[in-house]
Amino acid sequence: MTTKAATSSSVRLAAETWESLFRSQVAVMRRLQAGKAFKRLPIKEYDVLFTLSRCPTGKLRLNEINDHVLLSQSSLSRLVERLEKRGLLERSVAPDDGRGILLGLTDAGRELQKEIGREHVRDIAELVAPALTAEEQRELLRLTEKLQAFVAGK
Amino acid sequence: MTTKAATSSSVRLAAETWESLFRSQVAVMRRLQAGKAFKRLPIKEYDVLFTLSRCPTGKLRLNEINDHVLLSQSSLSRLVERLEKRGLLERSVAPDDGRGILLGLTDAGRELQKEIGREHVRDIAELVAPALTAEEQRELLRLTEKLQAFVAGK
DNA sequence: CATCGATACATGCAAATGCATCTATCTTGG
DNA sequence: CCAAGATAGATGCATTTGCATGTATCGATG
Repeated sequence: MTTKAATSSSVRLAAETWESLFRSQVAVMRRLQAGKAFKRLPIKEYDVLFTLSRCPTGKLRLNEINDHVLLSQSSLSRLVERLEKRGLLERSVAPDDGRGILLGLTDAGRELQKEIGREHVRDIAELVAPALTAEEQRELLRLTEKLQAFVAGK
Repeated sequence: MTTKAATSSSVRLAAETWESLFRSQVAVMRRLQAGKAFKRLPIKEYDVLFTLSRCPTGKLRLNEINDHVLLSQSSLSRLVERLEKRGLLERSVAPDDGRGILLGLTDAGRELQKEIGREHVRDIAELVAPALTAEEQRELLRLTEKLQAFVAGK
């Protein structure tokens, strides 16, 4: 049996861990989004282009992308609308599901993602690499992946 | 001297680490902000009350709070305005700096923070505690604190 | 295969956000 | 002590966001 005291301390530990994870994300994100590259395209919109660029098939459903970003379904719908208007991606109806929308980068979208991405990655490296040893980064990577995997499968 | 290959791999590691940290934060935050408690008060507004509740003096400057949240100065200014209108906090002029605004919780604000906080902490524990061992949580806590400390002092 | 609930995405509308700018106060150099 | 630049926070305004809801398609059930 778990004692009350042990439960309380495990709750506290979880809360402190999350708090620290969250604040570190805020601190890093604050710096990153101030990057010069994001004057060309807001970081949230960049993130959608990035997600598409990482996808092997090059196409993703709207709802798949929605799982990766912190936006409501309707906000993402309009964000994508803006990207399409700028000619950075194209919509098409999903072949196997008439309700679904497939998104794919245009050449211009792929190009812009790469340009911003290069600078963005440099900024990330400047913030993260000197803060933690390679070993620590690998451990942080492992732990956050494990956390994410658990939360996703719930 | 650092070789090109070593530099490239360290850059990649930093980028992957950040990406994973960020996505795990998105996944957890998505669940947390869906919590029933945040129908009473949006999570960003709760966060300001929480930050004030943790402060030993009970009072914080607007710009101090701004460092902890991912909001522009003007957005925070108006968020605080909403909280004041709801009677959850009070503004006062900073005694040592006529430009500064000191924020402090009202009794109602303290009470609401505690009520939401209790539920919020439970939700956090349900997501984080089963995902990682206590040892892993302590390590994640340590690493994110270290990252945050480095980024803050830059 | 007709119906009914569920799912995917779009849209009207009110609220929140950020940028640029404004005012007031502080700080510094002469 | 004064002027000039810096800093804290407020505000006008255009953009973005989310909630509620709408439309279309899908899937299961009788």
